[in-house]
Amino acid sequence: MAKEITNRSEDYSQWYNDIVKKAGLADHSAVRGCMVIKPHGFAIWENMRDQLDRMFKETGHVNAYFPLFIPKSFLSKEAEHVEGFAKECAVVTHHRLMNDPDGNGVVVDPSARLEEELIVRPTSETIIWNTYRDWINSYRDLPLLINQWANVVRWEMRTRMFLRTAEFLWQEGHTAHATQAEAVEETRRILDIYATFAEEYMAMPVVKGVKTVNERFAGAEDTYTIEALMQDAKALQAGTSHFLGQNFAKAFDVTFLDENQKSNHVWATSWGVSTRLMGGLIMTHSDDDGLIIPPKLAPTQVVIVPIPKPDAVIGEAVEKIMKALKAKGISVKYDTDLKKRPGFKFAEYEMRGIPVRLGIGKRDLEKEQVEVARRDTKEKTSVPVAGIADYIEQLLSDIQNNLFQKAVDFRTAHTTSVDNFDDFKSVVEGKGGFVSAHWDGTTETEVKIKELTKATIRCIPLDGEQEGGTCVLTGQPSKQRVLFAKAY
RNA sequence: CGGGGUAUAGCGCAGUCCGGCUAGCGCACCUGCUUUGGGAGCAGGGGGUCGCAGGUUCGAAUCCUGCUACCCCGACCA
Repeated sequence: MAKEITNRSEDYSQWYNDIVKKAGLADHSAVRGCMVIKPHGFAIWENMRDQLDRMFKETGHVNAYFPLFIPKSFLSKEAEHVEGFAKECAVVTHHRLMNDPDGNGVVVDPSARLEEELIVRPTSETIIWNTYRDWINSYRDLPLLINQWANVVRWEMRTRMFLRTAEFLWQEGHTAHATQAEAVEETRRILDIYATFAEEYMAMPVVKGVKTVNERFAGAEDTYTIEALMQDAKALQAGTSHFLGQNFAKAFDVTFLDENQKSNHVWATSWGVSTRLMGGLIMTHSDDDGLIIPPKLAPTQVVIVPIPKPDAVIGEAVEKIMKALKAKGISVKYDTDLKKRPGFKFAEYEMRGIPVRLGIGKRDLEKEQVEVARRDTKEKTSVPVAGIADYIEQLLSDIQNNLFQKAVDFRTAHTTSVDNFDDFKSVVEGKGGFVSAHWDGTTETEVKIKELTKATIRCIPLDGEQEGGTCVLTGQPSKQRVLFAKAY
């Protein structure tokens, strides 16, 4: 964890941006609110993507791809949906440029105006459901379990690298089911996949829960979420899975004939996680020396640095070690760059978050050892070359577990139960984190609390105890505590 | 959309208040030598329409006017 995380968000923003830059993950781009994801950052994202993709496929989902552009008329077919996204849409109005008559570069050709404007997708429900109408006729066509990996654009007023960019990469799953029960089950299945992925791969503990009406996805009947806690004690909505009921089926007239030859609207879900997860990864595990990548997601798990520089003897020893590591499926890189000195490489790989570094020089070879440095604790030990692969395999697993445990401990230390509004306010404004409190279940109270404290209800935890109490603001009865926090 | 800030070499900055030598520094880059177990040292070298457009002036990075872009804070949101 970073040495000095303060509650002042501008300090933390600065710290966060430095990490993103130092670790070589991304840069601000020439386009407002957009970013360039650099090779190292993208390699981590690819690992996340591949793992999620595997998990989707294991549960029967397949990938497809739908257009980037959505006819304006599609977006307005589901009333709540359009209301939720209208304010942040990029709109294509023309299809041609021309030379500026005044000779100053190019201008939009006014004669090339589109008859119907196209919206750059902020999410693909509409165009997908417009397509599903043709794909679904019979109960035999169901369930339809489709995912797409895509980019989407939401013209946010304020952006932050990875956490909220105007354009971002994500996966969006869109499924159709014959019954409500099946759709709800699917929504929960995906939520479980997200939670498993976050905890087991990203080493980022999450709380599974349901969103309040107020925080629900535009057009959904229920929104499930995984909520994580960052090192500045703010919450991050890391993934959502929506039960859409029959809203989109009705809006796009998607029906099927059931076994009894009765026509029904299908039941829908949609769910997504985005490059925002990268932000979560960074804010969960980085320290002042840069990023720490959980081993299961590291593009390179082990880097070998020859000291002071590569030579035949070191090369021979390294080759054996690499062979042994690769045999165990551990990704390893031997850095033979002559232009950089060992100290430079050490610093560089630390910033980039490579979990394990091996140093090999004459001193080590004489004792048939290598120097093993782990990124998470910065510990260095000398380990015999014999059996090194087993040692590293265990070490990677230890690092993965240690990162998760540290994050769990942090979250535990920053989750506070409160029973009155004075305590509520002082926790939210002081140490921050999750605040577990009773709430009377009304939107009015939720909004009022947000106005008073900037804390929002992150979710109603799924595994929350059924425990009676009274609302922290109004004193009205409540059946269960909910989680409040300031959020990204 | 409101508040604050920034714009000078690839990156990070100084210089601007109070106009004046050839626009400077660190990192990076190029050449050479020496180095190499935690971001090497020395010597030499290359690289700039000072965000854009006007204006004031003998003279503008510096003063004035307008514009643009980006960053941070808020509101909005994954």
